[in-house]
Amino acid sequence: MTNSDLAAGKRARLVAAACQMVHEQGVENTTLADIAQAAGVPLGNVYYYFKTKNDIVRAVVETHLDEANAMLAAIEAGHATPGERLKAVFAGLSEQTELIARYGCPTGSLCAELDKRADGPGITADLLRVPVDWAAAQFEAMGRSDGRDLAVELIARYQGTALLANTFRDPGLMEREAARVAAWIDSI
Amino acid sequence: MTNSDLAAGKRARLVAAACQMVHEQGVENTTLADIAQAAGVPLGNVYYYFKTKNDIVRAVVETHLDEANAMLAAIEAGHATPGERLKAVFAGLSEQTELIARYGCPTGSLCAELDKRADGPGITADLLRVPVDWAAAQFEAMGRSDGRDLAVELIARYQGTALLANTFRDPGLMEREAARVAAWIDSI
DNA sequence: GTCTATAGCCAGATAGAC
DNA sequence: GTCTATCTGGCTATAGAC
Repeated sequence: MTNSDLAAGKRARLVAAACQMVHEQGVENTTLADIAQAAGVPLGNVYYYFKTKNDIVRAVVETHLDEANAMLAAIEAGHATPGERLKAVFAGLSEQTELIARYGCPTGSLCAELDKRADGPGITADLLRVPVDWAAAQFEAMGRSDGRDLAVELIARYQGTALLANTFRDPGLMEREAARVAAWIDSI
Repeated sequence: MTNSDLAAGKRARLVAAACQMVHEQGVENTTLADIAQAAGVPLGNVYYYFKTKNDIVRAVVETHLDEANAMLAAIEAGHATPGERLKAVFAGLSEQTELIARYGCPTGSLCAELDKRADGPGITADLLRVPVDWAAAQFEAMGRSDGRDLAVELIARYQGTALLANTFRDPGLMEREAARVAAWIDSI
């Protein structure tokens, strides 16, 4: 293992810790000391890997983006029909109901927080554009000319349900909505 | 005008300023100095009306709650059938599309931010429970035994669409979804 | 009740030894 | 590349004159 491997490992640990802390506490309430401690890295060393706190936040956003793309690719590989794929994506997003009920959707709550800032859209828009575009393509493959509207409806329904489940601290709400969405997709 | 009237006026100005600043910047990024300046009140004087910043946040939440109740009461008075009322509530919530596209739904983004904190649910749950309960009652009045599920779907759809419209900075997205929801309600 | 000045704290960022 | 010590600024909250 080379030095750059070690460096990459530390950087990766910092980003992973940042993802978790930001999900649990939000961007503003998460300090660099929090992230450094969670990653087992001394505070001062953080600045060797990231110039500013904002750089870490950008890395978190990009990590979520990569994970979203990976998840959609895996679903596309594992399911043959567009309907199965759409049900799989909602089920996959809704998977960790306890975590969503406690801290909200990781990407949704991140978008909500960063959207207050002037540079929000440039950073976060892709986080929601990627699943919406993907779902639109699936609906269109089912022969629907209003695929984009249906995609917006699907993702909005997931994000809204995650907010309700989080605010009510009710994981069952997310589960029930996942079942109802599956029935809706089957009816299309 | 008595002294307590003046005091109430000042307090009301502070709360109104806090509502706006919190909507635009979020809770964490809004300082007491921001609120005081927007209300035209010296910083030190804020503490005569509110012991802590958290007390102001609580006042903001209660203001939103009062406004939600007032809005629902007005809709109930102005529309005869449950279907008309449900369409009116979604239309009312979606009204200021430009503001939503820039800063998100005032109550939704507030819930998302406060939900990260341990005391979140106790404070914000009513903000979403009130419209959900109200919508459930309307759907049940239409003879639907699954009124609660439909109410969750309706509010989730609004909140999720607001998040998408905000992230994409696209007011038109909110407008289009309002029309689609109206059609959906008509079909029930 | 009102307002100025400031205390106290904490977070982001940096300097510089190793 | 790593880490300790520290600087700097801004924010909540308070003290105390008026």
